[in-house]
Amino acid sequence: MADLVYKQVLQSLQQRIKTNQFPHNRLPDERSLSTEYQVSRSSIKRALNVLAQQGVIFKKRGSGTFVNPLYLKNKSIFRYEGSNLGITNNLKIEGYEPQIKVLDFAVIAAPPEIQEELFVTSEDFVYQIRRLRLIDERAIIIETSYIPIKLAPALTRQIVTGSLFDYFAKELHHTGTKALMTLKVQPSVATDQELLHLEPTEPVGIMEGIFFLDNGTPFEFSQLRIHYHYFSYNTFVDVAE
Amino acid sequence: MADLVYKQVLQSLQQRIKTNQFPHNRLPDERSLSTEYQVSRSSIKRALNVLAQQGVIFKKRGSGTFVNPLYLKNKSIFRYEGSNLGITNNLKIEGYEPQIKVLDFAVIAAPPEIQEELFVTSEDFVYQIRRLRLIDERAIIIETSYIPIKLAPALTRQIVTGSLFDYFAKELHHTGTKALMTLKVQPSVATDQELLHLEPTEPVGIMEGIFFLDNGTPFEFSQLRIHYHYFSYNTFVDVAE
DNA sequence: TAACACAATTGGTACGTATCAATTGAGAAA
DNA sequence: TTTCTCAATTGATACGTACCAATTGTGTTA
Repeated sequence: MADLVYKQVLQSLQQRIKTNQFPHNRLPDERSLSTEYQVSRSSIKRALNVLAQQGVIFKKRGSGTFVNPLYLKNKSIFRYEGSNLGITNNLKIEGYEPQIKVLDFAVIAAPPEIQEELFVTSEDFVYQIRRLRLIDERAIIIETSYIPIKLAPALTRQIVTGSLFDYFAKELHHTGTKALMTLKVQPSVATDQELLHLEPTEPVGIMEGIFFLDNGTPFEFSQLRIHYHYFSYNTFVDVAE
Repeated sequence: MADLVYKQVLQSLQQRIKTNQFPHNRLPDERSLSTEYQVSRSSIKRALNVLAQQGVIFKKRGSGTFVNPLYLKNKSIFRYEGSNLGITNNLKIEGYEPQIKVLDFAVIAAPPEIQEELFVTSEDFVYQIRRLRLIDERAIIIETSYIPIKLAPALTRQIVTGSLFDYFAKELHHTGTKALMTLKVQPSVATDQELLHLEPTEPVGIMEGIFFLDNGTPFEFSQLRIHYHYFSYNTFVDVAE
């Protein structure tokens, strides 16, 4: 996991930055870091690049590398939901153990809207899974997922009560590490209002996406309708050139 | 701009992928590409990494590199709003020329909420700029921005009628290429409903962020309240481990 | 036929070198 | 003092090498 050289450097640097060990928020130059850590400059660069892409540091050619001062003040923002798949795991981080309530578990012919995304035809069957996710007894997400039968022939209502990611990882020796996602906003519909305890004036955030296995095959399409109190997505954007 | 070796390779590969020039959606192995393009394998890797991070290709050790089949089918999703700063430029892409209506232009003492973000104290003054953005005569965004006076002493109501990004680029020789952003959802308030022509049941998407100059100093905090029809954010997420 | 072992293929990591480009600062010149 | 010039500093790009690790396919063996 962390046996890679650049990751060790990365972690060390993260630690040093967090504990404010760099005078004037300025990091040593790359060549110095290289000799200090006894690793090649390339590895230093790789570690620094990760930090730069996260917005933790700024690099400026000819001048040096500096800690983003906002990072020190407001570290919380720098935990990106953006870099975390799997809703179950995501919610776990918050401290509360999430619950899942299965609303619906059926096998249907693949609906036209998702045939393209999941590479199935109208001949193919998919699981349609509707689940309600709760934290601390409060319902916060209505999740509707579609999974092609042929990718997981043994799925049961029982399994679906738990984390699908864990199931895929354990049983199918595949980890879903990638997803193509879209975030949107919509007024709540009757079902939302009922399940998520919303007023008609209160909206939901939509988070929908296609999840890929590590071999590139799309294996799940899912839409999350999220109570607007709990919808928040942070990201650091860099537009080079 | 595109004189960099890896960018030339990148563009070439993008073109070849888009026009479906790889049998079985499989790219040649890195070593072959290296000799084919007459560049080092490192440069090939760099180009491929960009594509992989965009979700355009999948790499699998021991097996090869493959085009994400969804990319070919549904290229539109792969235009990320996520990788585009500057709202004016962003909207321009859609084809319609955006208009800006200045609602409010004032200098005030820095509000407490943004003092931390912009590194100013209650002693400092900031511009408070409220603007309405329209496309094709339709109001779609209410924007509220704060900019420290000391960073742009010469700002006028006139300038504010245009793109602030362009102004900063031209006059201050600084380009804002980085931002720390948060996406949220809220019910519309009276002002939203009035300006954006929304019903009380219709929500707004919130997009707020801190924009940095290329030297790392935060120079603008701005909040966008977006008509929910026009709020959409696409992103490709990869969680390595 | 089926199961296994092994070699070839292919991407990943790491190191090191050479060179370029932006910035900074010191020292010379005005 | 101020301004200018130039060398030193510092990150960026590119190349090439060596070796590792996952996968695949082939050929052998049971």
